[in-house]
Amino acid sequence: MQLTPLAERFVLHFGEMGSRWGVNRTVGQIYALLFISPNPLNADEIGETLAFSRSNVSMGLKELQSWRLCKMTHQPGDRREYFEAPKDVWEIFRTLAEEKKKREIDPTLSMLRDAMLASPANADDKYAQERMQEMHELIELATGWFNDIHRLSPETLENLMRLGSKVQKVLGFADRLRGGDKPDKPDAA
Amino acid sequence: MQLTPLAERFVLHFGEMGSRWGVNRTVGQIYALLFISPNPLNADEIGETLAFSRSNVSMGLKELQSWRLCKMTHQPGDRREYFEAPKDVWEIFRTLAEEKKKREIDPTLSMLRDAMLASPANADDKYAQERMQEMHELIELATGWFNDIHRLSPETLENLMRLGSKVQKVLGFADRLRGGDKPDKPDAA
DNA sequence: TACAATTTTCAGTAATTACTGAAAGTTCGG
DNA sequence: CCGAACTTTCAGTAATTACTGAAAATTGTA
Repeated sequence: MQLTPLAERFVLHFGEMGSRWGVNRTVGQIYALLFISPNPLNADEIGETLAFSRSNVSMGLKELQSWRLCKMTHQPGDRREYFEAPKDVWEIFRTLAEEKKKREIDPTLSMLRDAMLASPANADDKYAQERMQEMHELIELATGWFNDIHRLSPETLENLMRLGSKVQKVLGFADRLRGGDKPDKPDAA
Repeated sequence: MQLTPLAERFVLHFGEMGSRWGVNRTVGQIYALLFISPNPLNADEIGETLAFSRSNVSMGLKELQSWRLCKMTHQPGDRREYFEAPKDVWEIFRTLAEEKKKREIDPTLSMLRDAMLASPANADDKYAQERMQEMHELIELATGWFNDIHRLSPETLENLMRLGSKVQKVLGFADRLRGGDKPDKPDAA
């Protein structure tokens, strides 16, 4: 299977960006190919199209599956495994966020929790623990929030996003509804 | 400068996570050290503490500065450059998001814009372009939104985050406030 | 301006990560 | 349950990335 110039451009870009995104070239290119492919592809087709060895394709597909970025299917009367990328971009977005969090944030949260419990050896350790707590609180807040909103329907999420910074007004309003304690000053540049 | 076990744990963790975060071990460790350091450090202190060569420290600091994750200062009567990490975790959060976007998303946005303008060679290209457009729209929406809200004050942002999924209710309410007309007029930006 | 202190660059090397081909493992139709 | 079709594993190698030490460049000061 020969790529058109357009498809090739897309695929090569994903290959190059892969390393910045935390996957290798193979994984990036395979994902790109699956993303724009109208139908599922088997490993041989992928390998032939991208000029990768069969084993490399196998490993790449495994990694994509571990990211939940591709799923295996079967074609009637064909023993080979076929692969396709999820179609819904909102779903992809959520998956990516979840998997990134799992790999890039959760281990740190866990380390921070441990470290904050340790007894400080001196004043610098005390200070370090304060800093860690700040970091921990922010991450908890941000990821907890994400966890909340990523469960919202794509439509609700889209509305929220389209609202943009106007959310501030709505927020002040919500605040008043909650019993009108702090009037949540609308500041910021 | 000898690290306490607590500090060492923190520093080593950042070194290991570094590669997942897109920086090398040196950069991860230097940042961790600066983050928990009560005062600015010079390059020699950093190199001695972490057992890195002077040149490695120099390169690491340059990279951290390019991420805006550390800034240079001077001590009165000392020619050497001192470095410290920004203290405000909300500011760090925003910086990180901006810099990640610049490196990991913007190039793809640009590629997508180009590719969508190209004339499709066949039906598969047409399909590919549709998929690219979906991807492009989602990224634009998500990053545009981020761009909006990251300008909100930390307090407002914190309120939004604490609101969590309850935002849905507020959102429905906002919708009614706007007069119940079609919800998709560009309120943002 | 000259010089000592400091930082940066860079070529060489070490360490890590990516990729391949061959062999082993698995699966399913006959 | 045999054997062909297919997939995975893995040891070896290639490619990339990280790190070092020496030399060059820069900077502040006497």
